[in-house]
Amino acid sequence: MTTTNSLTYEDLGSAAQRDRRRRILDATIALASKGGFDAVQMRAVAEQADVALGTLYRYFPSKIHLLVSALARQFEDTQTMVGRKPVPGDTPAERVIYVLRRATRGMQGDANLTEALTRAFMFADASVATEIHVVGMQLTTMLTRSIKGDAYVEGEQPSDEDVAISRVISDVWLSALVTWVTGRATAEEVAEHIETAVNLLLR
Amino acid sequence: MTTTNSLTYEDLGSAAQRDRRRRILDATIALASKGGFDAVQMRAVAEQADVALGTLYRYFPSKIHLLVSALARQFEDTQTMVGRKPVPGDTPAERVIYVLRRATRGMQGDANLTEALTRAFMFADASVATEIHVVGMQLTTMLTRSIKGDAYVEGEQPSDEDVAISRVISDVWLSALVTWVTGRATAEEVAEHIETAVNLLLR
DNA sequence: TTCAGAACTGCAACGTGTTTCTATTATGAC
DNA sequence: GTCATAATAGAAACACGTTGCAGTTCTGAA
Repeated sequence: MTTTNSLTYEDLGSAAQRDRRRRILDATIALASKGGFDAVQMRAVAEQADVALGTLYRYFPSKIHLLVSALARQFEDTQTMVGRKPVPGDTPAERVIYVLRRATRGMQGDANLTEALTRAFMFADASVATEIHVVGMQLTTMLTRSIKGDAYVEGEQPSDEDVAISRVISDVWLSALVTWVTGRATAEEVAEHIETAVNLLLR
Repeated sequence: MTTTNSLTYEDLGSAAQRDRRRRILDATIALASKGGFDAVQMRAVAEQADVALGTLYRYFPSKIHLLVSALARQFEDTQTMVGRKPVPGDTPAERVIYVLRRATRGMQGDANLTEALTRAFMFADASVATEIHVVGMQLTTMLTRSIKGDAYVEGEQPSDEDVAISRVISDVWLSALVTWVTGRATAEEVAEHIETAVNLLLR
């Protein structure tokens, strides 16, 4: 492992290090939440996390790595919070729409944070592939789980078609988020567009 | 109109100004084609276009505006080149796949340029809404035209469903482009994913 | 307990997008 | 042709992501 990835929770040996990592991500989220992408300035993150700038760069090799890692942690948190309950809804489409609606509402509740995380995700290049992949898997899992509903079994591989559909839905969701974040669509338009897409795909 | 938009061709009165604008966009494309997003440096563009840096910023208020405007011009050019011929294919899905395959291949033929334009498009914020909207319309027109095939009539409004489907396909195409541009998927994977999505949507 | 190596701090410096400012040149009304 | 105004050139300066480095502190093996 010599590529320049972000240091994950598991990479870190000591409690002090894990705490540093947590403080850095906390500061990142806080700054993003207050002022969006532009407000997440590396010097500011370092200061707020009580860490030297060089250390920040040792943990996260770029601003984009930092923000995508923050996104992954956010996802993880919400997953573990609601991951146990079965998804309500009688059809795959209903369940997927339910889940996306909830997720979208959550993100729209903090526009600045969403703007920061979304733009970082879309701007990420190949060097962030590892971190991106984590988020992609989280999304796919969330969606295939919703599609299957009660039939979902922990650990079982979803079908190719379900994965394909999930990826298309992810694409639509991300694009919708981007258009919302950039002020080119309202929250209602986003919700409507997503529902339309889901209904086209799951029929 | 006091918001800070890029100056469009129509905005410019004198031939000298239109020529400056053309030179700027030419330089942008040339630099992007040679070295991608990072190589499009504002000083370099100004120098290559034989224009002062301040003038460049008067025409395009940011690097993102500049690149998205370049994208719009590229689109326009290809549209006018192939816009007359009817799209081959017997079904909507076949026609859409044909068009996207051609477009994708075209973009993959100049990976650096595509990287520059795509990343600018995805990174654009609200201030670029006008320029983005132009590109979005171009895409929608291209796709609804393909869906309708021979039944397409110049000037006639496409149906709501066709527009909705086109937007979903646009989303998928853009996401696919992003994953390719950022080195997270190969050209074949992109082509496959797009075809899957189109076949799911147009059936 | 000691000590080598890793991790961290603090700070300076560089590159590039962006802003600002003054001097110069082009344009259009009269 | 003259003049007011806008547009442009040229260059300096600022902002922030990123890098590099000297000195200090922490950590874990012996």
